Amino acid sequence: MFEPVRPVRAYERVVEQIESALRRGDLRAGERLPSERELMRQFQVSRSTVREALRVLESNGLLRSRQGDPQGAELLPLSPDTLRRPMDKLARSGEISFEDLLQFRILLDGAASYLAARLHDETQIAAIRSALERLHSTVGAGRTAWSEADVAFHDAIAQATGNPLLQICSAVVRSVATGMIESEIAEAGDSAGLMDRWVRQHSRLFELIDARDGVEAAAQARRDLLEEYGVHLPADRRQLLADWIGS
Amino acid sequence: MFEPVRPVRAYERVVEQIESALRRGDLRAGERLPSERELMRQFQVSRSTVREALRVLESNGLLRSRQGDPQGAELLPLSPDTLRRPMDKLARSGEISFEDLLQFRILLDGAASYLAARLHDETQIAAIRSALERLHSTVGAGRTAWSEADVAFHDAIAQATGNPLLQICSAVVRSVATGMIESEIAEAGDSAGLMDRWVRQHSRLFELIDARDGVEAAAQARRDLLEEYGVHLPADRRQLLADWIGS
DNA sequence: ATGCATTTGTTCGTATGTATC
DNA sequence: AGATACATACGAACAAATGCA
Repeated sequence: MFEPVRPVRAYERVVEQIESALRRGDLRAGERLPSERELMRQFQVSRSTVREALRVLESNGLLRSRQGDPQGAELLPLSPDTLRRPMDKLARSGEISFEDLLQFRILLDGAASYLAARLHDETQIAAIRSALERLHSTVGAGRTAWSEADVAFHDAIAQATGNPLLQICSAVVRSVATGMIESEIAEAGDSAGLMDRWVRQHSRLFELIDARDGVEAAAQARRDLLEEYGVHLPADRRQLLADWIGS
Repeated sequence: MFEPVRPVRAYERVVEQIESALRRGDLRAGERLPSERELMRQFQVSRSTVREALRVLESNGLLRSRQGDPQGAELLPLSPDTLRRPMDKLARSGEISFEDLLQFRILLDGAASYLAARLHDETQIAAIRSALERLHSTVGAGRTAWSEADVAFHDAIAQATGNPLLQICSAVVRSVATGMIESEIAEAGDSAGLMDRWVRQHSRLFELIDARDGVEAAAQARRDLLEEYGVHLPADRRQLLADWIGS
């Protein structure tokens, strides 16, 4: 009959009011918040309380404040990118193994390839194509440049699905997974051969997406991932994933 | 050659240190942080700075602090809530559509059903079975009880995949998606018939998982989701998802 | 049940570095 | 270059809550 009550702290009410003003549209992205001193007058709280509220809002990606800025804190657009940080923390939390990540990535990239093949429009396929060409041109141009181009290629595919959730999760899982094996890769001597194989596989994937063959695109993406990263797994776990994607 | 620098605020460095101690395992869930005064001694910063750091960590779900608690702030286990809160906000603001969520959920639950079918052990299949039985018994026992039993059923399946990332993402997406249509469902009159159909579908899914038929289990899970929730989508979007899972 | 020491919640005043005009 | 308003950070103080003797 009665609800449990939780002590509500002053800074929380400040956060609430600003958040709801943002939701209602009273405040919009790009606009500026009043200065901290003005906020303490309006909310009738101390400076510290205002600052705690601003810190929380800032860490949640809703605004950005700079020292000395006479215009006050800037309200940021609410974007799916706010999911990136918590997702990243989750994936790096240590309870997630490399196998978990690889499994999840195979799942996501397979689906992304399918959806991209089925749904892409001219702009999106052009973006994928140009990312692929950049990937081509960076073979042998150093690890970081090549790695960036690879990220851009997969991002372009994820973009073409039109699903922001898929896009974010895919990007996070990819970055965490590659980060986990980065050290090994750096030591792998014959990186030119590796890159060459990667580019061939990606070209094939692009053709399938371009041809709108979703089923084959998904299969190709999954096979490539397992082939490239499966070597980091024990044999039995690799076999399990192979069975999975073969079905 | 040089990297751009960003002013790093004192509280951020405090947050970083506590977060990394948590990642490394130097601090674990359930343990207590030193008091604020002790923290200001260790970090050599003022109390305000310590407090801003604690507020940020608290809003990210990593700890909880109560006024007057002599034991200090309590470190919390990482929970799906850290993802659910921001995703919930995005869904409510319209940045993520219901279709995005449904698509993602079909993706996750399909894969979870496949993996659960292939990988489950005795304990896990028993957990799924008992969750199903509880679901049976709660038909007509009120919405909240039934809803909880449904969550438990899907969680048990996700658990059986052995992939914590899949488990958490699945739980989050499920919770946000059902939250979005909760209001509509509450108004749907004939809930007994709905529940009955749900239970039949879930029973079939359980049988397929129990029989280790991963391919059919995945197909069943996807079909059921689309059938139940597809009504909330426009016809053309529903057709797209139908094509997808039919492939 | 009462009081006490400790801790967090909140406020205020001050000094300092910074951005903008 | 100087003035102004701003955010950053510190430290002291008081109120309220907690746990324990």
